[in-house]
Amino acid sequence: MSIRLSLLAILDQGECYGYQLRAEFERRTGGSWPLNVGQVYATLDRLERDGLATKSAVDGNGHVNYSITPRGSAEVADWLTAPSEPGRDEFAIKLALAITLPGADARALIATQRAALREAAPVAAPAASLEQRLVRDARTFAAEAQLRWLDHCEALIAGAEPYGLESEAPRRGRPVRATEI
Amino acid sequence: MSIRLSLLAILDQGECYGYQLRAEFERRTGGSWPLNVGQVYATLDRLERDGLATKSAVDGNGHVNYSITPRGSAEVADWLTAPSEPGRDEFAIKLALAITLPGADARALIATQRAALREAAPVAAPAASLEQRLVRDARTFAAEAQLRWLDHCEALIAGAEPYGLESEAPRRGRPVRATEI
DNA sequence: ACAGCCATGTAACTTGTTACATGATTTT
DNA sequence: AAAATCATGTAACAAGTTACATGGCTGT
Repeated sequence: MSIRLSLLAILDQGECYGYQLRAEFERRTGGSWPLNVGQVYATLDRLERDGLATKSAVDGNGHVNYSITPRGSAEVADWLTAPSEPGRDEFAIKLALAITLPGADARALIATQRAALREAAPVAAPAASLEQRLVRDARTFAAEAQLRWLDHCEALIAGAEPYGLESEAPRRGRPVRATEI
Repeated sequence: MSIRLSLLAILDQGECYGYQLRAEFERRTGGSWPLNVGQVYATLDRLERDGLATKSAVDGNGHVNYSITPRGSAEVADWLTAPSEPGRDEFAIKLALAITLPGADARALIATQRAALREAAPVAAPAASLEQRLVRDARTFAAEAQLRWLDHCEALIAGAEPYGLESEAPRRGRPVRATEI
């Protein structure tokens, strides 16, 4: 749902050919989210089919350039205006499923994930542009949040924190311990 | 990439039929990540084709039950062991693209997204199980992180913070302002 | 000459989404 | 009796991945 509109948004800033579109996208996002070239051409086909872009010309270098249409610009404006839903956190699902699996060790999962996050953390390469900085920092903020959440999970699983929320009815008896789940 | 293995992980805890698999998945994840029934059946077909699950029996109620195979269990174990990559943050991409779009107002985008996050925040429903609590808290932590990142973006765009990292070469002249980008 | 990148695709496949068809059972 | 839910699917499509074919141009 988003590559289509991402590419269209780039087209909104001027005509492009396929290879250039991909380069532009990767430059702006700083290379996180690598884009397959083949998919760029497939997406351009669909954009043209749907009347959001047109094959404008083959320029002097033989490049097949695409331009955005007014309808395309409108779609981009809509997309930008609408808020974005949070993505699905695969690790959270994984942990939720692992907790009830007899063979799986939730604490080991947490430790592995924490190690992976710590290793990926030091993105030393300087950002060349404000866009790249924003995208990179988004990853950093998200990674830090997941690290905090991992701590939180460990505490919950170990029973160090009470299980329920304050808004919930108080639980009777001992707090739930991981080994009982 | 994960529905297949999520369902397989549930099968690893006992045989299930399609509808039940979906209910189980949604119960554990607390309903965030709604799952289409049709896809469950499509996934079961593929799991059987790939030798990771087998149509074990049609029980007394006429339900078509599936069981996991040893190879299926091994796949689940592998999946759980491997760390999970962070997902792509659509809003970050959107903002990065909007910054250079003449028609788009980055500050307005940020404001809209912040409002959407604040509105979605108070998930008052009590979690029925530890799994549900973990998944829900993951969303909460991620949302809080995005809110902090939004503040950070506003500051960066307004030029209130210096643009470069400390590790980068110092920039000459005035800090970059949003209107110049 | 040869290696490597630029550039445009095609093909095969997997995954995910939406919508619909069909019939049984349960609830109101 | 009607409506809702349970249950098993099918169809069509969008989106993502990998691999390959082809040709031009560039640098060594």
